[in-house]
Amino acid sequence: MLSKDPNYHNTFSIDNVIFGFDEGDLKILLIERAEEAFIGQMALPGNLVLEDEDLDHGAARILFELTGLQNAHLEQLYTFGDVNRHPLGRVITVAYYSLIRIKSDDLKPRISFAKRASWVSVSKIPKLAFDHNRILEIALERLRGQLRYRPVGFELLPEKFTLSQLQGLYESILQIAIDTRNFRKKIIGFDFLVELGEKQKEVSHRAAKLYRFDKKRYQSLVKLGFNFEL
Amino acid sequence: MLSKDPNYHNTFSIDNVIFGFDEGDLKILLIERAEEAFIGQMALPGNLVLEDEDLDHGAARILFELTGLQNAHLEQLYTFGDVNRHPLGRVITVAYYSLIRIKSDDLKPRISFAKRASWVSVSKIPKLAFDHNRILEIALERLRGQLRYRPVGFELLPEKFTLSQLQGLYESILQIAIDTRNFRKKIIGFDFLVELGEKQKEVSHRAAKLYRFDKKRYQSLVKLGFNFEL
DNA sequence: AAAAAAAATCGTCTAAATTATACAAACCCA
DNA sequence: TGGGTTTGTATAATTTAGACGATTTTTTTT
Repeated sequence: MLSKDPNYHNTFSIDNVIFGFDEGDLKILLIERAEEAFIGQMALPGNLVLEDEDLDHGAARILFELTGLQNAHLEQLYTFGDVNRHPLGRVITVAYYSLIRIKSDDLKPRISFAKRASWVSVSKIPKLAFDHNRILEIALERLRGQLRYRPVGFELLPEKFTLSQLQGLYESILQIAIDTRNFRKKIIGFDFLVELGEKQKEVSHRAAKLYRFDKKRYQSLVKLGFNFEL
Repeated sequence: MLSKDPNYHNTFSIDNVIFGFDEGDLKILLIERAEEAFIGQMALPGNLVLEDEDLDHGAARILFELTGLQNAHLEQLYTFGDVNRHPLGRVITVAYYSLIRIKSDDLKPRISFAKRASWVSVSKIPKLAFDHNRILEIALERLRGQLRYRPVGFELLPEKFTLSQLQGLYESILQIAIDTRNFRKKIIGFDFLVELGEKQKEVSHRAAKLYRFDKKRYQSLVKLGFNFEL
């Protein structure tokens, strides 16, 4: 075995782009920075990677420490390494992203480190620290791409949802109009939604049926050659 | 302005996955390592990133230094940062990938650093240094994905090509069989290929028409809402 | 020189997917 | 009770994608 070379240091960070969907509107999770640089400014929840942790692990740890969120399915997005992106030195950051269900009872995520974490509508993002606006842009592109070709929308909705809610999510995120009848025909035709036999309550119009996404069913369809699209 | 913090070091590397297509066969560019670790073993052309260069720039520089290749369109692929991926320390590597035209007259790329660079068929890849086999796997996935949804195949073919060559490329890389008549109908229907009025020469059967890919035409079609697929 | 072989090329037919039309059912509210 | 809104079903018209038949051009074989 070779001996370690002391010149091999590391200064990598991870920044998480966490998407949620609430009130018909796409949101991301931001914190207020409590340390230099960009102190007091809004930023993606991120921090340095520890020397003895893998990147995926670091992403989960950092997200938990800064927001209290656990069990998010984090996926690597892109790595940003421009020389001057960090005012304190050369820091390469690996961006991760995730889609989560905003539950009404924890709409305000738990906080730590005296930083506040909050959901901000993507249409109202302020100027962020570092190159975080650009990171968010790339994440949005990725989300829109995935939405068309993979059933990721369900990760943003509650377990039980109506077809209208699903359609609204697509229309809102992709900024398009979709024909309701054809949308429902297509989605139901995919045959991976389970009708729950329940209906909405407390809505001021005809109550819609509730469905849930059957992930196992979807995966077995994929094995048979099924290809999700829009 | 904030002063630099001396604790912010960096040890990042870049590894390039360079695809070429020749003799009906997908190939990648490998070097033989002349330094520790994994000395003498085959590896992707990669090296450490300099402190004062951006990642994209580093990818181009490293590729040039190790293989003599210039002007390749390099795109970021994925970042690999497992704690033990490098035996000399914690080194995070950002993988880039590129598709290039193998020209018959420089089939053997120029070399430097006493390392040999050579094209290796992806079906005959040996055990590589570090986690480079895994990096190649991810790159192959990406290439196959792109091939279906973007006109990237043309970057691997000569400027002038026949429809059969194009079809052969798809069949070889995606490992599928395609109906010739439907394939040519579809591709020609896209309306971004230019018939050159020339024909193949020195082939032992009916000579096929030569085409070239009209990139500008393609881009203007995209602006009009066109969506390439297979 | 004719026959066979290998590609290249053109065209048709059908099934599936998309888009558009019509209307009925459920529920709220005034 | 009746108008308004949204959910939901059925089906017709149109476009598109895929399966398949047949012909032309050129080289190789006999």
